[in-house]
Amino acid sequence: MSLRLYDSASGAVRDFVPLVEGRVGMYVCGATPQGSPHLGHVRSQVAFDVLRRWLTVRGHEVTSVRNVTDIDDKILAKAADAGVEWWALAHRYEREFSAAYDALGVLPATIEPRATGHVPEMVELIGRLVEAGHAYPAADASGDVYFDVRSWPGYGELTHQRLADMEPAADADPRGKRDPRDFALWKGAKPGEPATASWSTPWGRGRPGWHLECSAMAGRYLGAEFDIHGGGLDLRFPHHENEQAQSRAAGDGFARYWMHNHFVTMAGEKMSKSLGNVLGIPHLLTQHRAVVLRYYLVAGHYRSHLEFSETSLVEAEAAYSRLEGFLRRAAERLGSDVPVVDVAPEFAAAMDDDLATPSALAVLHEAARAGNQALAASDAGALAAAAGQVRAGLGVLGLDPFSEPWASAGGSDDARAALDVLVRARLEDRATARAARDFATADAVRDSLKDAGIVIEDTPTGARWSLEGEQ
RNA sequence: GGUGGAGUGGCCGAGAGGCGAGGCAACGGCCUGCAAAGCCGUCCACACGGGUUCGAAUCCCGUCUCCACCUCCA
Repeated sequence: MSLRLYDSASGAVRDFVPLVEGRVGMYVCGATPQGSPHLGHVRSQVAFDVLRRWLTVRGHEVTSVRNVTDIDDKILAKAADAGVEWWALAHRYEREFSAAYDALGVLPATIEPRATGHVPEMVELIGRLVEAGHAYPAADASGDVYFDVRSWPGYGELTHQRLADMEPAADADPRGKRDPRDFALWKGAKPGEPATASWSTPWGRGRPGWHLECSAMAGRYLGAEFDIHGGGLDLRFPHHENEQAQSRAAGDGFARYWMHNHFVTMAGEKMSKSLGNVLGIPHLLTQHRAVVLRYYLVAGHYRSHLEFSETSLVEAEAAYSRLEGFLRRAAERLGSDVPVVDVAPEFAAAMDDDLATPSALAVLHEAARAGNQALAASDAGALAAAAGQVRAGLGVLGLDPFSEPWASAGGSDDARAALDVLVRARLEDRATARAARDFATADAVRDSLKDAGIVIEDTPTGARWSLEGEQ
């Protein structure tokens, strides 16, 4: 079976066939750094990170691009309100986004281009559009350059809308537009705006419109046509529709598959700044392990909305700990690293089916059960096989406890080794007490370790310890 | 108004006329000095109302609810 992906443009699951055999170019919309990242932002990146890992396992060489839209109206407005430079504000939040992605184990993209660094590419693209008759400078000398939606018959294709049915924007500023639905490719500099926020172009000084940077940067790094374009569901219109329109009108093939992740919801509603129901990543990380947060995000299908609740996170903790605990016990019993093997066929089938991560996780839990039975039966061969499969599967999902960034999550190796010496001394005291059937003393040792956040389990081969919050 | 999507047991989630999908959680049992971990078992759901059928979560008719987008949005 080969990989099948749901393509939002066609509204169907399609066999995935890359443009060039063995290579995949994917572009995922990243942040507009005008505020702190929340769980929804991270969900999107985690979803496409899983796709990228799976494509890689499937033998594709993936070039991934994630943009940073480091200039836009909101950044300018917020910076002005805060009395700081817009570029300082954008960079501050860009770093917060990067930190959040890193924390959740999202692999760095091949390149993370910034809009402000690609003005020449944008100017070139606008030039092509103007020349082709699909863009025009505003009639009112504002310096804006608009995309002429009526000149492009494919406008609306991505979201299956007819131009005539689109609601004209209530706040659209029709000044120099031929049609209120025309969108700005370029925004002329306005009096009062910082000089650093404009660039010189054949149409006057100004700054990028919102959609242009993605087309320009995708073209630069992935070529005129590329395989996958991803992003949040809310970006389909207008952002992605406009990206596609401007690129195709300029003669580029652009994205061949469009993928959109659904939202994290709270009380049924999308998490968003304007609703004020956001869960910031820094805050969440003070309450939960990052790997558990990632497990929670991956446990739901990327095209379903995920209803957030504390209970769900507690359950995610339990579910992940079960897999993690199995792997740690397996590694201890095997006395070596858990071998990395190929993922199970059932796991692969689930992933191939439009990234059915819930089914894939079910396969891993079943393998863990078989592995636990092997552990009890001291069947090293079966144990190694099961553990290897679980580890491989978790790796695809970015949840392998033995791989970065999770491998070192329990502290440095040196600190751990030191702690191990101390805990083992206590465990020997406990073993002595238990041998003498002095359970009061034995339990006191266990309780005191528990108070320190160290959990004791007795096994046939002696007691083992772990830090609370990991198995 | 337009476009798209969804409603399955506490949660996630398959299935698209007929063998009680599966996973997690929860609960019970076993194991344990007691725990923990683990294993075993239990938990007969498909938004609602009609209809078709020997048989409907699945087909037909009707209804309801929810969500997203329609130029701020992951």
